[in-house]
Amino acid sequence: MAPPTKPRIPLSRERVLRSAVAFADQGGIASLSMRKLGDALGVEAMSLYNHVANKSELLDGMVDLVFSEIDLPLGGAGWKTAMRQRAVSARQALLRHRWAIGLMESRASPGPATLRHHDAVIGSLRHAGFSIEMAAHAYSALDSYIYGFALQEASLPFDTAAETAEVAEMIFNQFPADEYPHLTELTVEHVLQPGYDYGNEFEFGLDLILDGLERARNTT
Amino acid sequence: MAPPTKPRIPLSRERVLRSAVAFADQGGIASLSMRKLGDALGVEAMSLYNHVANKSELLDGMVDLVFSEIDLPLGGAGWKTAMRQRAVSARQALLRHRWAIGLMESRASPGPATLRHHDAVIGSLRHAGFSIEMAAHAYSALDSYIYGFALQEASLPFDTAAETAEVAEMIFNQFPADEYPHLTELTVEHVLQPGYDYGNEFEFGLDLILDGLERARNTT
DNA sequence: CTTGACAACCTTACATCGTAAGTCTACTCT
DNA sequence: AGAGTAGACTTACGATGTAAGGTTGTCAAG
Repeated sequence: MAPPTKPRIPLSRERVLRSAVAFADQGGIASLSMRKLGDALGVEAMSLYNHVANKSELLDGMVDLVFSEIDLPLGGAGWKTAMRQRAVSARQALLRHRWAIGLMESRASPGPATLRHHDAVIGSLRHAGFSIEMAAHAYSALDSYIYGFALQEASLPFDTAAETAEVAEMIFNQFPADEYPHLTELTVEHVLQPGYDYGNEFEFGLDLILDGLERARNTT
Repeated sequence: MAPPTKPRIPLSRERVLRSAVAFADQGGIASLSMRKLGDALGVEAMSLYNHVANKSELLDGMVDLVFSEIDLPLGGAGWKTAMRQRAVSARQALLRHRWAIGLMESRASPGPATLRHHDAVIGSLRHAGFSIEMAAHAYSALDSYIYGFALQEASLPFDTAAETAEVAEMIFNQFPADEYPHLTELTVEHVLQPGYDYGNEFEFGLDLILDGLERARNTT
């Protein structure tokens, strides 16, 4: 008998982007090629081009998908709470998809989810009484901090305490023991202490900025 | 007569790295290939491998070279001045070499200039009386902000006012006029106003963090 | 002066990449 | 039944990183 027509799920831009994100999450962005992505979808590389114009647009779409995972600031509870919560959500999304932050430097055309996100943040600040100029200040300060933190977190070559110790040893073994005394001190007495987790630094800096913004808003 | 032996300047790791940085400054990091870099140095691609182990190590070296351009915090004038000045210097270096910030996500092994820089910053804070823990807080907050700001600046698809207007129009033309009202408002009434320069936002956020750190240091 | 080791450069070759161009096939709409 | 089309596939090309091995110029030891 003739084989039943293949029950293959049809491709779609949506499915391509989601697979690409999953692929990058697992193997890193460098290992994402059109051919391998095709393989993962049971399809030849060139078929992908029916759904994305080229690889650059694929990457744009992936970044926008990550942005769509970030909670929009909620309206009810005051701007500080709203800003803190969306900052935490943004960090989580960028931590789930570590490759995303490195892509941003080269992506110039923001997608709809990205724009919607920005719009919601600015709107939240404006509704709380921020002037346009203050909203721009706040927006820049907060986003810079969030992205920068995510960038540092993504580039940290260790996750667990054991890895941390290993990496620290490897680095310091390359140089005389007293070459970087303060860095060594901070590493030994802080970073290598049990319970250390760089991620905990996030909230300190975040609150610094939020408190500063509150003061600045009341002044100006 | 026999042509004199070619007066070619010999290659060196130094020269390779400097050329690579210059090349990336001009054409973007994506256009930097071993062959083209070889061409720029009057040499075949494979000759570069006598001076750098592979392309990844080349990129590491380039990032470290950028770090070496950042002024170390100076000792005399109080930690706030020192931190502000090195922050400004860091931003300038990252602006001169826009590709550098995008590389950081993927570079895991810091070079000597990078380590020396970190050591000097921590040392400056410690000498100013910061506890180890507070120094770690301050360090994380400041660097996150600096890198994040540089990342946003590098990914901004416009430099001049004319470009800004062009890009804004292009983006908003893709969507209904009222799709992103707050973003539109901020763009029209702030970003597109004469004299706007995103770079000016840097100092606002920086002072926010520095003032916050001062307060936090006095409290704890 | 010869020799031989070694560093620095070059040549060739290969797998992999993004993607242009063209083809095939199975629906959908008349 | 026939035409059109969307979405898959095939083939092919130039560019990339780099492994393997060949060539040459310099310099120290014999």
